[in-house]
Formats: sequence, C-alpha cells, structure tokens
Amino acid sequence: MNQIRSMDKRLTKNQELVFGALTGTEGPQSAYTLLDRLRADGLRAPLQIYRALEKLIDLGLVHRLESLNAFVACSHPSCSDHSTVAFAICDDCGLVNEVADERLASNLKEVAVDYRFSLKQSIVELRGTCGDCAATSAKPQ
Amino acid sequence: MNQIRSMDKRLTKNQELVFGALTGTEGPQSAYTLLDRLRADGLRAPLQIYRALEKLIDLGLVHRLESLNAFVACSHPSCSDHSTVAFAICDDCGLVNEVADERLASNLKEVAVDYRFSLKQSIVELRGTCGDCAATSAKPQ
DNA sequence: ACCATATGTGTAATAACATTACGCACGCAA
DNA sequence: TTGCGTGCGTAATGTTATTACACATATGGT
Ligand SMILES: [Zn+2]
Ligand SMILES: [Zn+2]
Ligand SMILES: [Zn+2]
Ligand SMILES: [Zn+2]
Repeated sequence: MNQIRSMDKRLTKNQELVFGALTGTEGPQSAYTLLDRLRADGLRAPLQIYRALEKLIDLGLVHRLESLNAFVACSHPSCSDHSTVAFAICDDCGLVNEVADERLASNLKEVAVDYRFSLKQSIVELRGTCGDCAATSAKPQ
Repeated sequence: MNQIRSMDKRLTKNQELVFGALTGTEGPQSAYTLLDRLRADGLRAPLQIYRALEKLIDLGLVHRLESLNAFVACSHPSCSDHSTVAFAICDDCGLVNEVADERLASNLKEVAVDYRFSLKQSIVELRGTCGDCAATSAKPQ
C-alpha cells in the first residue's frame, strides 16, 4: 500500500504515522503531543501511539528519553547496536544530540563487569546547554 | 534515633519523614509509595512528598531514577559531587547499586567537550541483572 | 516595631504520562 | 480447518507530577 521509504521495514499505517511525526519535527515529542498531531490522521487513543512507539523502538528507529518522558527518531538508524547511546539534551532550546561514543560504550561495559552486573541496556542522558545556546546567551543581541 | 541524623542538615519534619522512609527500605520507591507509607505520619498529599524530595535531592541525600520514576537514598552522601553518578538497576530483584566511577565521569566530560556541550548533569542508568540474581537464575535450587 | 523576603506547610484540583482489558481482524503455517 | 502471532480500536483505569491559593514562621534591614 504505502511506498516503503528507504529505511522503513514494512511499517504499519500507525507506525508510519508516528515515525513520520517524529522525523518531521526537530526535537523530542511526548506520546500525547504525537497523539494530538495525529488526530487529523485518525488516531484517537494513547494506546495507538504507545504501541507504535514500542515497535519503532524495537526496530531501532526511535529512542525514548527517560528524563523527558519523550521520544526521538534515531539519528543514525543504520548502526545496529543502539543499546549504548548517549543523548545530549539542551535544557535551553530542547534540542537533542544523539552521541555514539565507542569509548563511552566500552567504559560502561567495564563498569558493569567491575560490579558483576549483567548489562542489557545503558541509559545515558546528558543535561546542559548546547553550543548554540551557550553562544547566544553569552553575547545577547 | 537514626545514626544517619549525623549527616542531616536540619531537615524539616516532612523531609525527615521522607528521608527516613527511603533509608528504612531497600530499593527505590515511587513518590506515591512513599505517600502511602507516610499517611500514618500525617502526610496526605503528593505535593508534600514531592517538595520534600526536591529538597533532599538538592542536598544530595537522595537521587531520582529517571527510568523508574522512583527515588533512592544516596549510598555515599559524604562525597560532594553527585552530578555524575551511575546506577546499576537490577530488573530482576529491583535493587539499585550506586556507582561512582571517576573514569566514567571524566569520560562523560570529554564527550561533552567534543560536542561543545556545557554539561550540568549526567544521568546514567544501567539496566540488567545483578550478580546475585544472575547466580540464582543460573542454578535454580 | 515594621516590613520585605525566603522557606516551608496544607488542601484541592488538575495535568501529564502510561497501562490493562476486551474483542475483532488479518496473514500464515501446521 | 485450526491455531498462533501480530496489529487494530475503544473504553476505562492507573500512575506520576504540577498548578493555584492561602497561611505560617524565621530572618534581616529600617
Ligand atoms: Zn540511535
Ligand atoms: Zn540549545
Ligand atoms: Zn549519591
Ligand atoms: Zn537482582
């Protein structure tokens, strides 16, 4: 039915809608924001959003930001392992930068080994101010 | 009463109650769980809990676990900087291990510098299985 | 004493986020 | 055909967090 976009893996209609809403906007969005945006497309209930998000996260196309209760489209869906990614979240402008740092990933694995912890997923969210916002707030006007 | 009092900084009654409830139990607790436990002590509204938690977090006595929407007493309140701590959260038994790893902290700072990000707080939550649970599930009985 | 400020308290109402339960539909393979 | 896995739609409910308002107490400056 739908022309499948290059990176889509046969998404269903609802999954396509949610993914489209996430990629069509900068910054993270909450489930209820997504719902509001997609009411025009026929979505009516939170569960429709949450089900689509769950699948998209499974597919590695979307990430959940725990400290914001919000969701973002993955910045580099080509890479396979999204279990260790970091997010730099600007508290000023709200933009999120997805960071894939190999040393950080291996460092976290080492920490887990040190503590005899069987690591399944690493949640790393850096809060602060992005470079742009720091620049504009440093020299206003 | 509590030997923990030694490190208290003149907590108010509500703050003392919430802190006591957090230290008196293993594992993280949600705000509403705390409220239920403290009804007998006269607390009635969520806001009373959230206000106390906010202050306790400011004081470095309590941490918020973003991926659980729950709170834990700090494991080592003596150390000053709690902006970069990691938590190993066992998805099996629910216990949380607070990890202070200096290499991890400096690594995160480096990542921030690389991305021109002014870092204020690092949220690191490791999800998986703790050593005890891995052992018991490996050899049942 | 008077005032302003900062901090804490108590209550009610509401907002924001997320899940459970139920029934139906479709594609696919035993 | 039957059973199974997956997705859909709706309603209801559960969980987490905040806003608004009014009052109380301590502190420091005039
Ligand atoms: Zn990603
Ligand atoms: Zn910014
Ligand atoms: Zn701590
Ligand atoms: Zn465990």
